[in-house]
Amino acid sequence: MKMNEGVEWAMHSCVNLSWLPGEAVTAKRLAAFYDLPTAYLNKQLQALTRAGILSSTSGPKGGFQLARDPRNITLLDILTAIDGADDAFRCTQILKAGPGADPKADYREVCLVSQAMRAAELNYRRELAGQTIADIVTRVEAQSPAAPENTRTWFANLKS
Amino acid sequence: MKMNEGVEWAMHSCVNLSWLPGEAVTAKRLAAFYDLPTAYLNKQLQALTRAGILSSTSGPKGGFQLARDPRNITLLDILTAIDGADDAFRCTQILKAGPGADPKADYREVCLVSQAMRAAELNYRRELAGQTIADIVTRVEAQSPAAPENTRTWFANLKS
DNA sequence: GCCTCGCTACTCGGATATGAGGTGTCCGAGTTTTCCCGG
DNA sequence: CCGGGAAAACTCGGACACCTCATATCCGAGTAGCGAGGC
Repeated sequence: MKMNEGVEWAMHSCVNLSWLPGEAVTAKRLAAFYDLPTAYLNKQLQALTRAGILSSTSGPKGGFQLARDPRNITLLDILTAIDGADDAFRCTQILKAGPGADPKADYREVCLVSQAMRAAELNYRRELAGQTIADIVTRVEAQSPAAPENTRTWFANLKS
Repeated sequence: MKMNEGVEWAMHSCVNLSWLPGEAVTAKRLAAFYDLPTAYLNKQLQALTRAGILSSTSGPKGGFQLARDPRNITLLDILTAIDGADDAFRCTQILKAGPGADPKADYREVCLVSQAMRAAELNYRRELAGQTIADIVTRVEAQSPAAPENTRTWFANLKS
């Protein structure tokens, strides 16, 4: 059970983008900030764009920016965009192959093992849905108040 | 983020084994119950054995059985045995590559994105740790009281 | 001098390689049973 | 008839292929800006 590594990149990139509102930031610059492979980060940003989290513009002066208010972007939104919406636990309804099974029953609902696993995972997703990028940003600023300004000047001074 | 399919098999097999206490059940018979690939299920049962959840005996009349009371086997135990103990979210500490980073800091602890993800995952694991095989068995018996006896007779009548 | 057209440079976007890990299989180690032989 | 030993059968255990998906990369589509040429 390994989560896509791009989830971490996407979340940090969204935090950085929230400090650069209204500005189109290229994938290359976002990648340079954390020394990440540009093309691969670009792929993740594309996924965020498809999910409606970012908006993108092509050409010179192009790049990515947040498509909506950070208070309206949850960690679950990002996770789902990058890693897919499927549950980690996959109920294959093996009870259907067992003796005395009801072919018409949906064992994803009936099976109690499935219920327990899905309930736990649902809480997990619910907890991530309750945390927004704005929440993270607020906490980061409380921890290191200079972070927003430092980030802005870093991106402003970046030459290449 | 896909969980190992064997987790489902292992949990159902543990439920079945809890209805056959003190009896060594072979991997072949457990696999036949749900029409699963024998050798691959055997691999999963080996993992449960290494984790101390099952005990195994070789030779004729050999097989697997629960190594301890079902009330003392949590769903998290099984998940960890099959799928590994690593967290799904892997904090690679990308902040360390960013500007103004402290090389000595452990960003798995400091980074607020990492904190949020790990906290959610910790709750997930905690919830699974609070559910035992005995709990599942109790609920199954409440849902279909004939299940234990049916399972026992099925295993008793299995020829091959 | 100013407008327009075309070219260039730069960006995103998706199609394409590569590698690790989950999935599936096979053969050897070990143990119990059973059968045969000797007493 | 009884006991012992060897062989056979059956099981787990780990080592070995295969195949899917995450990882990584590259080239084409599209657009904004710039410059040259004409009015």
